[in-house]
Amino acid sequence: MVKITDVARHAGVSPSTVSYALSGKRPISAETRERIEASIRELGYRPHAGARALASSRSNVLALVVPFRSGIHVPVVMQFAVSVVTTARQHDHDVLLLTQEEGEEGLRRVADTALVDALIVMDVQLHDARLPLLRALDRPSVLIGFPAEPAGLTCIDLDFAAAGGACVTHLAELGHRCVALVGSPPEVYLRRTGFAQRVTQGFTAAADERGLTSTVHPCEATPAAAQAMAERLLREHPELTGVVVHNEPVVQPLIEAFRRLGLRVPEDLSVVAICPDELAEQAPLPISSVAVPTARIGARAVELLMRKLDGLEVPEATMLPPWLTRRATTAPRGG
Amino acid sequence: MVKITDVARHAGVSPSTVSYALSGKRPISAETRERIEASIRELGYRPHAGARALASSRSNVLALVVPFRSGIHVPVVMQFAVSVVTTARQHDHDVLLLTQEEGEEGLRRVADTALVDALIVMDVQLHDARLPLLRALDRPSVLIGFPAEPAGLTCIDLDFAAAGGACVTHLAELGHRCVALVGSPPEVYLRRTGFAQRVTQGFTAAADERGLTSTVHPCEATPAAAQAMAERLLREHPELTGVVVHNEPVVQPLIEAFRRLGLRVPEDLSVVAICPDELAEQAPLPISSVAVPTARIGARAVELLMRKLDGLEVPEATMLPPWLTRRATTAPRGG
DNA sequence: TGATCAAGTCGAATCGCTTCGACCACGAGA
DNA sequence: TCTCGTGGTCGAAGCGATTCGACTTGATCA
Repeated sequence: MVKITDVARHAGVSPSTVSYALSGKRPISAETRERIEASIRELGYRPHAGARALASSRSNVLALVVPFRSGIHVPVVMQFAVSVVTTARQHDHDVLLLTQEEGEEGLRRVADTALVDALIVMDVQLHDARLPLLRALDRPSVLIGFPAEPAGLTCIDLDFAAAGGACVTHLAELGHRCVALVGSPPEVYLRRTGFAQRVTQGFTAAADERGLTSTVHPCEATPAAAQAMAERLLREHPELTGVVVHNEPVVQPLIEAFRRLGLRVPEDLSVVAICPDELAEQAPLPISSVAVPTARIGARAVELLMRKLDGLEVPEATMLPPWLTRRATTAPRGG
Repeated sequence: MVKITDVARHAGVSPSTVSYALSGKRPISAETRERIEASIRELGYRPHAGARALASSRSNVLALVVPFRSGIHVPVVMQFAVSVVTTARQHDHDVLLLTQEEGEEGLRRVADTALVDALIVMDVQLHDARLPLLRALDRPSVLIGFPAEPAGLTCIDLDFAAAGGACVTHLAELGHRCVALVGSPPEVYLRRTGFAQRVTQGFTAAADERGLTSTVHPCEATPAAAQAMAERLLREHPELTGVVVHNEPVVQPLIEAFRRLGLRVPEDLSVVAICPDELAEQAPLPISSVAVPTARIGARAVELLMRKLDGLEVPEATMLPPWLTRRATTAPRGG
C-alpha cells in the first residue's frame, strides 16, 4: 500500500505538505502542488480512510436509516436512498445503510464509534422514540418527515397538508362538490406517521373551507383492497365525483376498479394522486398528481447536513411547496 | 470521548488487556474481564471505528452496489439490501451503499482507501465491465448473479435456468402443450444480464425436451405493455394454454388482461411466475410461482464474504435450486 | 529440583494521516 | 533600515486503537 510518506518522498516534500496540497487548508505553490499531484497519479496513492478519520475526526460517511415496514412504498424509499447517495458523493461523502430495525441502539452505535459524521432518518413518526436520542447526539442529523414536536431538530419534507389542500382546490375549481380521500394503510395512521395525518388535515380543511362534502378512508395497499374501496365509495357516496389518492400501490388498481364498476375516468369521476411523478406519468392514462419530490428532498437533506457539518445555521423546518400537475384523470364535473 | 486508556485506568489494567478482553484474541481471567466490562458499561466506552480500522486494517464495513436502472424491479433490490444489512450486522459489520452509477471508480475508491473490507455487487451483466477489476482487487467480493465467465469470482444466485425449466415441467405435467415465456424488458436482454438469458434457456430447453410448442417474448414493465402482450399472444398463438412470467410488475396486469380478453385463469389459461413469494402470495388470486429467494441470497452472499474474510475457501458458484409453489393460477389443461 | 509450558498481563511500537507551531524568505510600510 | 505580515514549507506530536514480544506466576512432569 502506498502512503502519504511515499508520495512525499517521491515529490521531494514533507508529508504535511502533501496533506495540505490535498486539503487546501494552507497555501501551496502551484509548482509544488503539480509535482505532488504527479506523484500521486504515478504512485496511485489513495489516503487511508481509517487513518484520515482518526486524525481528522471526520469519517466522511453519512448514516441513512431506511424503513422497510409494511405500508411504506418501497420504490419511494429507494428513490430517496439513491438521491441521498448521489448527493453525498458530490460532497465527497459516502453513505452507510441502516435499517429501522436497528433502532436507537444502531443510531447510537454508529454515532458513538465515530463511524459516521451525521445522520439522515426517514419515516419519522409523530412521537418517534428516536427523537430524544437525536437531540442528545453530538452529531448533526436531518429528519425526512416531521414529528409532532420538531423543535431542536432539522426536518424536511413535502408540505403534505398543502398537498392535500391543493388536490381539493383543484377538484373544487373543476366544479366537484363531493370528494373522498383514499389514504395510506391503517397501520400507517396507527403508527401516527406525520405525513398521513397532515394530508388528511389539509384535505379536510380545504374541503370545509370550500363547502365540499368530504370523507377520508385509509386503504390497504393491495389491488383487492382497492376494488373493495371503490365499491364502498360508490355505495356510500353516490354523489361522489372527485377522489384524492395518497397510497402509491393503490392508485392504478383503484382507477381500474372504478372503470369496472362502470364509471368513466375522468368523465364521470376525477382522480388526483399524491405520488412521485414517475408513477403518475407512466400510467396507461397519465394521472393528475401532486408530486412527491423524492430526489429533491433527498438531495436537500444532504445539503442541510453538509451545512450543519460546516458549523452553519440551517432552518429547523423545510417544507417543500406542493406542485400539482394536471394530467388525464381530472376533468370538470359532469363533463 | 472516552477511550480505551480511560477504561484501562478505571479497571486498573493496561490498554492492551482491555483490547484483548474485547477481542478475545488472548485469554483474560474471568475476574479481570468482568472488571473491564463493568468499567466499559460505567464509562460508556465505544471503540473509535477509525482508530480500530487503522490499527487492525479492518473496517468492518461491506460495500453493497445496487442497481437502479430501468427494467429492474425496485422492491426486489430493496429486499436484497435489507437482507444484506441484517445479515452483515449479525456478523458485526456495517454496509456502505454504492450506486451502480459510481461504476468501477467507485469500487476502486472504497477498496483502495480501505473504507470497506469486502464488496457485494448486484445486477451483474454477462460481460460486466467490472469483472477484471473485481478479480484484481485485493479485497474479496461476491456477485449476486452470474457473468458469462465466472472463473476466479464468487457468484451466487437462484438457478434461473432450472427455474425456467421447472415452470415448463409444471405446466407440462398439467397437460399443457403450448407455452409462452413473458420475460424481462428488452433492455435487460440487450444489456445481456445473465438471469434473463438463463431463464430463456431453461424454458426453451425444457419445452423442447418435452415436445411442447414454445415462444419467448420480452415485455416492458408496464400495465399497457401487459395488455398488448396478452392480445398479441392470443392472436399469434390461439392454442396457448400456459404462460410463464418472469417480470414482476407485469404479472398481475397480465392476468387481468387475459381476463378482460375473456379467458378464465386458471380454467382456460394457466399462469406461473418467477418472482418473490410475497408478490405471488398477496395477489388477489394467489399465483403459482418459483420463488426468487432474495432474503436467502442476500444472507448467503454475506456469509460467503465472511468466510472469505476469514481466509477460508468458498465455492466459486452457488446456485440455489428453484422451488415451485403451486397456488391458484395453474390447473390441468382444459380443466 | 529443575525444566517446560500455558495462562494472564504489560509496555511499546505501529497503523497512516492531520494539524499545530515554527521557520524562512521576501516585499511592503514606516 | 527595521519591522511586520504573509506565502510556503517542514518537523513533530498526536488521533485511539491493535498487536507483538516479553515477563511473571503457578502447575506439570520427568
